[in-house]
Amino acid sequence: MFPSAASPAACPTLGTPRGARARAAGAAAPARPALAERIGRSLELLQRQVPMTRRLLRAGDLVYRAGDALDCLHVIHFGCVKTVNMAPDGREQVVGLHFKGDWLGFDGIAAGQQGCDAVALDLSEVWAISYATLLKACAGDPPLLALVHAAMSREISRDRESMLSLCTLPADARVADFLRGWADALAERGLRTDQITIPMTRAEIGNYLGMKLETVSRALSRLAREKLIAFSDTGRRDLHIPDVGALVGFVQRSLGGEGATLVH
Amino acid sequence: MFPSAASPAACPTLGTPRGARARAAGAAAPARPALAERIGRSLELLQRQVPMTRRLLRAGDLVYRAGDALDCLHVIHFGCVKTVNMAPDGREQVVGLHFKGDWLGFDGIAAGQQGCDAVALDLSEVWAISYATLLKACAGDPPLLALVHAAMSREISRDRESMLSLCTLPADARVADFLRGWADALAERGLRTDQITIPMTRAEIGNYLGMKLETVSRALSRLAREKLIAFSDTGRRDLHIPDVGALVGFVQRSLGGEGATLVH
DNA sequence: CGATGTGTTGACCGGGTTCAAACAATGTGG
DNA sequence: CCACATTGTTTGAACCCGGTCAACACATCG
Repeated sequence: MFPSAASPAACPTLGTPRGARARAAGAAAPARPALAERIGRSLELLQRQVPMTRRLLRAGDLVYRAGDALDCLHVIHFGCVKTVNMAPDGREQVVGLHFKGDWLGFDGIAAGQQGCDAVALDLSEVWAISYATLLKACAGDPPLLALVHAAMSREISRDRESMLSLCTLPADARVADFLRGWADALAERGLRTDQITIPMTRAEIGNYLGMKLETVSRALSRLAREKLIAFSDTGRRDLHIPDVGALVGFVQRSLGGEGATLVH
Repeated sequence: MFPSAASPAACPTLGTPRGARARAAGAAAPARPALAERIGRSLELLQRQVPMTRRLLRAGDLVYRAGDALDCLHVIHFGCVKTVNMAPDGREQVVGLHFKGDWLGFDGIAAGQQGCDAVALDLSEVWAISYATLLKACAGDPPLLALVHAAMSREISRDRESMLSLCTLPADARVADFLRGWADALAERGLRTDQITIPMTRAEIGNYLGMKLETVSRALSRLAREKLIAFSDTGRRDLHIPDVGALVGFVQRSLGGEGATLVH
């Protein structure tokens, strides 16, 4: 159950690398070699330019905890990590899902301490990078700095996509959009999107999407009934997505023709 | 109606600088001179180190449009700007509110083009800063780089606070939390928080908070009925907030004692 | 085996949306 | 100046989506 010999950047359980099989799977989303290469090259550049320590984590392990001093940023080499924000009164909110090539800890830079818990959802490897060292390395290395800024920028963009989905989509469509987003994340990384595993409970998904676990369950059942997804016989967390594009169509349809425009 | 002679960093209509009057206003939130100074000093540093062009905007003016090439980042010198995200299908979502000292455009760095529309909500001045020039300036100036990173980091933190509020609070509490957030933003900038003006329609507020304009209106009416806010006689957008802390209490109370914890 | 954690489904209820009406604020042109 | 249109706000009444509560199925694990 270790990454060991196989293709070092492929997550063992989240997905398998695209290959002949993926191409045979009919309507699977097209591969995005450009993006996948970007992530791979970024990781290589990073590995060459800045010292780091690798950490292997199993599902449930903490990468860091909110309040920890921000000595290090982390980059995911493979696997899947959630970030959980907490209010002083105890409310918890899954605010982000992060995959290979994503950075963790940007939100803590300003305060000098981590703003969220980061928890591995699956067997994952992260690279811990001293922030101070990273800054020094960036000073004399514009491409490296650009890489870091691009990662922060994407983080902001993704958060805003989440807000858009949270505020404008009804529950079923939100779940469909969540699956589409997950599949897109895998596609960007060169993994197959027709057969995916969501290593989260219904409660976690619901928390992330702003709904209750029963609603998530019902939404998934409905999507399955409409043949947009199918449950694998191996477990309720393994999904078959025959056509990612159809999920987008479902979202559109559930908006009833009109995306509410703010300005006339 | 120009900023002209008066205290150059005070927004003419959003709020008035704290002074003897603010202190006399009973339970108004305590001033935060440290934070206010940080923002002021950041703007000074920026002004010294990098060239910029000033732009004065009136309510409704566009700072930039989604899709514009990302030549410049913008920093708000005074005023108030909203950022609006749009889905391909036409859904629009107000994803951020920005005040003096905040940056605009971070979300566009990765793609090389703006990801949102940015629209002034009130008379505002922004400084346009060439991103390429900024990067060069940062290379030899660690404090400047730290300043930029801190701004990006706070942006991410704020987005996550929004998600927390969107996902965990009922409508009334969300409106209360919105007002608290607005008052906090003013307090951080050394402005009075007992008398505030929200230069947005109910529809805009509702869009930002993920609810309908009628719900916003009802929530405000209820908050007024409970004496947590009072409408000024000058208009429905001018609010008197006798005690910002009471808004926090209202949020807590509306959670019914328990902030739903995800882990046992 | 029972115990525990997870997922599904049904019945009911309530908060928020929808639809509608009325009012307020502002501006426009005669 | 007033009649009128336009935009924004408030409030009511009915409806419905999603939450709540509950029962049950199905794993895994001691």
